[in-house]
Parts: sequence; C-alpha cells; structure tokens
Amino acid sequence: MGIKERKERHKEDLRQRILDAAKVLFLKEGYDATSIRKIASAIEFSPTTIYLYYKDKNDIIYALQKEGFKLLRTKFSALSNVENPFERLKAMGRTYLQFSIENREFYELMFVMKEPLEFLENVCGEGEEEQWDEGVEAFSFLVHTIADCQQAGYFGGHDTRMFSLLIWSTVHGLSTLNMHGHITHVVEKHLVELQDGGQILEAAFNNYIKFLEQLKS
Amino acid sequence: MGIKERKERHKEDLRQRILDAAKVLFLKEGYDATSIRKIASAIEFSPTTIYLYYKDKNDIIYALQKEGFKLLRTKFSALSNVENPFERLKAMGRTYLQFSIENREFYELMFVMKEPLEFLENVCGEGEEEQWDEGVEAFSFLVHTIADCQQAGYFGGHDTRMFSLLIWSTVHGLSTLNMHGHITHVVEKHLVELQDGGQILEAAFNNYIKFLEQLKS
DNA sequence: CAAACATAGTTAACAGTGTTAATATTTGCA
DNA sequence: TGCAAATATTAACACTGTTAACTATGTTTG
Repeated sequence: MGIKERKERHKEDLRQRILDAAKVLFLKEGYDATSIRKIASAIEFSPTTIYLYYKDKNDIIYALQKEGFKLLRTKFSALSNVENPFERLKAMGRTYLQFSIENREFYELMFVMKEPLEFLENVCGEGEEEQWDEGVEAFSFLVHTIADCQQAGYFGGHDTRMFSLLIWSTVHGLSTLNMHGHITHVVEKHLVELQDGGQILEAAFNNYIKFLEQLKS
Repeated sequence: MGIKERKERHKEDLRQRILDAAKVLFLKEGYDATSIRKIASAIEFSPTTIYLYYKDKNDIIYALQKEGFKLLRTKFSALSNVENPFERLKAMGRTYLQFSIENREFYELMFVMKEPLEFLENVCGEGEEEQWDEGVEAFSFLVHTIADCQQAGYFGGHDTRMFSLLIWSTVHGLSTLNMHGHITHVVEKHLVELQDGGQILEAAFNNYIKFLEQLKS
C-alpha cells in the first residue's frame, strides 16, 4: 500500500505549499492582499483547488496563526534556562515586545485579528475543542514565572494568575498601542524630549521593569 | 447671497446623512459590511455620489472615528467633577473598559483598526496636521489625573507621563485581550472558578485598582 | 480486459467590493 | 432664455470569496 501513502504525502505536501505561499503573501502584504487567487497563482494551481485543502480563507488564516504561536513559543522556550525568575520575566517581556515589532503581521494575526477566532468558533468548534492550546501554554509559562517570582519575594500578597493577567495586559497594551500608532500620534505629543515611538516604547518598558523591581518585600 | 448659504447647508446636510447611514451600518454590521453601495442605498443616492462628499471609504471611517472620540470624551468629561483624584482615576478606568464593551465597534475603530490611521497618514497628512486631537486631549486628562494623584501621595517618584502611559497600556490591554477572545479562550482555562470572561475582566480591574491603591507613600 | 467509480483539478459563474471616467441632469446667474 | 457650474448618475474596470458543474486521471471491481 505504498502508493496510498505516497498520495497522502503528496496531499499533505500541497496543503503545506498552499500555507507557505499564503505565509509569504501575508507577511509581505497583509491580510487583504492575501487573496485565494494570488495564493493559487503562486503555487500555479487553480483558485478552486485550494478549497480541496482548506475549508475557506479563514481556515488558512487560522493555520497561519498556529504557525505564529509556534514561532513565539520557540522564542519563549529559549528563556526556560534563565534561572533568576525576575530576569526571566524581564526577558519574556522584552521578547514579547520584540516579537510584536519584528513579526508585526504575525502578532496582529495572533492577538488582534478576528478571523482566526471566527473560524475557531464557527467551524472548528464542532467537537474539536483544540482551541488556542499554544496560547494557553504560553500563559502557563507566564503564570509559573510569576509564581517563581513570588517565591523569590516579589509581588507578595497578589493572586498569581490575576497578577499574570495584569502583566500580560500591560505588555500587550504597550505593543498594541505602539503598533496602532497611538504612541507616535498621542503620547509623542506629551513626551517631546523622546524622539520616536520606538524610543518611547523602550523607555516605557524599562520604566515598567524598574517599577516591578520595587515590588519586593 | 442667502442661496449660496442654503446650498452650503444642504451640502453639509448630505455629508452628515452619509455619515449617519455609515454609522448605523458600521455599528450594527461592522467594517466589512459597511459598503459604499449599502450606504448609498440607505440614503437613496447613487454610490458614486458619496465620492462627491468623501474622498474614499477610509475618509468616512476616519470621520466615524472622530465621532467615537467625541463620544468617549463626553463620558470622560462627566468625570471632571470627581474631586478625589484617585477616585477619578478609578472612574476613568471603569469608563474606558465599559466603553470598550458597550461600544465595541467604536472602540475597535478608535484604537485598533488601521484604516483611520492610513487615511490620516496618506491623505490628511498633506499639511493638515490636525491628527487625533481628541486622543491627545483624552491622554492629557489622564496625565493630569495622575499628576493630581501624585500630589495626593500616590505613585511617588515615577515620571508622570510614563506612569500614565503604563496605566493606559494596562487598561487598554485588558479591554483588547477581552474583546479579542483571549480572556475567554486562554485565561479562563486557568481561572476556572470564575465563570465567564466578563467576570474575569471585572475581577482583574478590581485587583488592579486594589494594587494601585497600595502605591501610596 | 472493460466498465464503474472515486479523486484531483479545472472552467465558468454568482454576487459582491472600491473606485473612476464619461455622461446626464439640475441649478444659479448674466 | 442661454450658459456655465455644480451635482448626480450610468457603465465599467479590476478585483474579491465561494460554489456548481464538468473533465480528466487513475484505481478498483465485475
């Protein structure tokens, strides 16, 4: 039955090639420019062929989102061997912010856009329930780091998971405010001594770290 | 020259009617469903007429964004008469979060979507420079409230504007994480004792307030 | 071996989208 | 009343996601 397997492999192969073509388009030109027809012409197939491998466009976008989460996880798991929990927390924050800048389209796909969630709820939700495991895992990593920080004397008396959520919110808020132009267009008007939004973002994060550092009993 | 004035008024009138129709569509059905043709048929004009009053779709979306900022400002300015600065800060946070829930589409338009910024930079930016005045003003209001808090003994030793940015980030982060499903799909898995995302959001904000309250010298 | 069948891919089409050029209509003023 | 300017319209372009119908291809079975 080697033939069937080879066909299976060919099928998986084409599925991956579709995803790769979509990724190139998406990262370079964004969501709107990633049209079914452009993906199809990139892999030199007819547009309708894509529907034999993905249910619809959101299916492809959802698959791309999973790739994004995988990428962020590799960056996070490189921090596992940072012994000092507070240093690990700092590194996580820096990594998160850097990811949002260097992989802007991915970040938007993972944390902002509605399309992957729509696919998850309208289609994938039929018994699958696999939803956003990578995200849950990444948050787990944060919660454990915060717990370690508390063991080391930081953030005493706060609920670990609530505090984790608040820290995530702050860093996520910083990255999205930056990404969507609010730091350059609003905050810059108040902090004229700092030139561009990138500098403000950097300074804000450093301030935040200094602030958290003081929360040690 | 009364005739010219009446024509001017009629022109402004139609411009407003276009915006109103767009608003109804946008708030009910979202950005994608707010098509030029649907707006046109709502006001019973030809689609191309709209281009006599707005440069393009993003122009309309930008105008809608300004309405959103105006709405948020009225909610904020109602808090001006809260004497106690920390109480005012609490009320601002609550108002901001509530706005993001009750006016979800507006919030997305004001703080998340790329279209208004695109219009601002590609078109409006030709010498106009009026950019996001409402937003700058709202942030000013926050900065002043934080300054008042510092006068009252809170947040000692921190740069006022940086601290304001961090507080905005946290609340904005909370609202967007909630809006985009990350609280229900990620955090909920860790906080199983709290039922829905709304409860978690409420609890997280209350925790944040309690946390800030402790930062008094 | 030949007929039936499943698979993979195609073309054509539908119902939309934003936007522009060319055309028509209405209006105000000399 | 005639002309010019303002205003609105029709037709068209170049796209979009998606589906139905059709055609090859290769496999399985009678």
